[in-house]
Amino acid sequence: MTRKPEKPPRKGRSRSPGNSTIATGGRLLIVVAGLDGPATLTRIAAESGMLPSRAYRYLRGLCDAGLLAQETSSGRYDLGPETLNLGLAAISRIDPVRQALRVLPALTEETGLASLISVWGSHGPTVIRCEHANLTAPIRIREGLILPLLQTAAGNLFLAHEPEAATAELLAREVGEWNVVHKGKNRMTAAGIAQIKSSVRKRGVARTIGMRTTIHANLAAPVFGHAGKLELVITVIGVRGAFNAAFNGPPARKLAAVAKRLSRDLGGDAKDGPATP
Amino acid sequence: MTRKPEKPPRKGRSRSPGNSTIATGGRLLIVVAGLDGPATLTRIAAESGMLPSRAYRYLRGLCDAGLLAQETSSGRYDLGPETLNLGLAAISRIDPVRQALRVLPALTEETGLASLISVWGSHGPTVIRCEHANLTAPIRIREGLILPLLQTAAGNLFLAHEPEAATAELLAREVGEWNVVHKGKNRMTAAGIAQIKSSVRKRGVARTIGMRTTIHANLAAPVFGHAGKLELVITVIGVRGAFNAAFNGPPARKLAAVAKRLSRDLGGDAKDGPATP
DNA sequence: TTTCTGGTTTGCGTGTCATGGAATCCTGCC
DNA sequence: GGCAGGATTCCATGACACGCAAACCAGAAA
Repeated sequence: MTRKPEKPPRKGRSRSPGNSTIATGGRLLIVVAGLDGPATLTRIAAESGMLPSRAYRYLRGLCDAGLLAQETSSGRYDLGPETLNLGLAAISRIDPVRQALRVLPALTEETGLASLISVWGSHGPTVIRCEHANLTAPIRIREGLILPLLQTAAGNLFLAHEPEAATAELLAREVGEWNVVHKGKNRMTAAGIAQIKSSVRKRGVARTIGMRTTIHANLAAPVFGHAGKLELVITVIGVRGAFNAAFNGPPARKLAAVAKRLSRDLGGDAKDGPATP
Repeated sequence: MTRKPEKPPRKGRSRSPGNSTIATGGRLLIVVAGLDGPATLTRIAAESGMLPSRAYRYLRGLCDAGLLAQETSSGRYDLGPETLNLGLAAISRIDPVRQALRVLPALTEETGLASLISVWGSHGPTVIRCEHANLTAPIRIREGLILPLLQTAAGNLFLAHEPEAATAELLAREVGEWNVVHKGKNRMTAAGIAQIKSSVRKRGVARTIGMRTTIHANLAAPVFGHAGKLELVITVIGVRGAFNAAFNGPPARKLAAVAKRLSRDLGGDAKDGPATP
C-alpha cells in the first residue's frame, strides 16, 4: 500500500469526510506555527509524524500558497506573509477586539499614556495593538510581543482569569527565572502567586510598577465576554512618577471605565471589583 | 478529463511542484479570510472560481483541521480557532529589525553602496545597523548615530510619517540651526517642510544629495508595519556622481523593492507611492 | 398543504496525483 | 578527500480528488 489512511474507515460519524489532503496539510501548518521559529524539513516531519518526502511536498505546496516561506540561505521553513494576513483577519473578526481597537486611540489621547491591547495566545498574553504616546522614556513594545505573567499588569490579569491549565507551563518557567534572580524572602512562592491572583480579582484592575522595565508603571483592566470569559486586556503604560498610578487616580478610573463599558457591550457581567469606589 | 490542472505544464520553473492540493486549499483559505465575514459555500466557490462540490470538500477538510469553522445553524463558513492561533504565532514572530538585518548585506552587495537601517528612537532617527561598502569616500556613520530630519533621506521619511507631535521638538531645533546657516531665500519655512513631506509621501522614496556630507547622496525607503505605522527606514548611501541616484535608477528600484517586500512580510499594505513610475 | 427555488450535500466512475521507499544531490565538517 | 546529515528528486502504484449529476433540504411563494 502506498497511501496510509489518516483515519481508518471514518467510523461512527456518518458525515462524509472532506478533502483529507487539505486536513493533513492544515495540521502541518499548525505544527509549524507551534514551533518557536524557522524549522528544518526533518524537524517538521518528525514533529508531525510524517516521512520527510511527504512533508516536503506539503511544505512546498504551502510555500506556493504563501502560507509558509522558505529562508533562501538555510532552506528552513517559517510562517509566510499570507499566514500573517490570515491571522490579522481572524483577530479583527473577534468582536471584542474590534470594539477595543476603536477606543484605544482615545484612551491614549485622554490619559497621555501609551496603551495596548493583549489577548491570550498560544504562547501567552500577546500584544495585538499598541498606541505609543509621547512618553519621556519610550517603551519598547510592539505588536506580537509576549507579555510575562508575573512582571506585567496585563499578565497578572491573565494569570488570575485564565484557567490554570492554560497558564501553568508559562508560569512555571517564569517562576523559575524569577527565583534565579530573586533570592531569600523575595522568592516567588505558591502563596505569592495566590496573593497576586486574589488581589487582582478583588480590585478588578492590576498594576505593576517598575518590573519589566524599571522606569515604567503599568495599569491594566480586563474585558470580559458574554460567558464571563476574559477576552482581552487593556493596559496603559507611563513613566513612574510622571503620572498618577494610584488605583483610584484619573488614569486608572478612565481605564476601568473603558474596560467596564466594553465588557457590558459584549454581554460580560462586568464582575470586576470596585475600581471607582 | 476529470481534473483540471491549475497550472498547465509548470512552464519555465524546473523546480518540481509541491503538493498542489494543499496549494489550492491554501488559496481557498485566503479567499475566506479576505471576505468580510462568514460566507456561504456558493459564495466562496464563486469567489475562488471552483465548482461548489470541489470547494465543499476543501471546506470540510479545513474544518477538520480547525482552520475554518461552520456555523451550526446557517451552515456558513468562517475562520476557525486554529487560524487565530496561527495568526498570533505569526504576529509574535514579526520582528521588523531582525528581518531587515537579514536583507541588508544583500542590498549592499547588489548595489555596491553602503546601506543602513534606522528606527525612530527617543532622540530621533537612530541608526541601528550599518553595512559599509567599498566607497571611494567612506561614510562616517556608526550604530547609535542620530540622523537629522532635514538633512538625510531617512530623516525626511520619519518627518513625513511619524506623528507631528513626535517630530516637533527635534524639527524646531534643526530648523533653528538651518536658518543660522542659510539666509535669504534658502531659509527653511513651514512651507518648505510641508513640501518635503508631501513629496516624500508621494514618491514613497526619499533622496538627499550632498546635505549632511557634501560628497554623498542618500536614497531611503520606508518599511511599514501592519497598522500602517512606519517601523524602520532603509537607506543606501553612495558617492555623488559615482552611482545612479535617480528615483528610477537601479539602486532606487532595488531599494524600493526590498522595502516593499519587507512591508508585505510585516503585514503592511505596501501602500507606498510609485517608486518606479 | 404543495410547489418552487436556491442552496448544500453526496454517489459514482475516472484517471490524476500524492505516496513510500530508495536513489541522488548537496553542504558543512572532520 | 571522505563522511555524515539532511534536502530533494525519481518512480511505480493505487488511493483519492475530480466533475457531473442526482438527491436532499431549507424557506418562500402559491
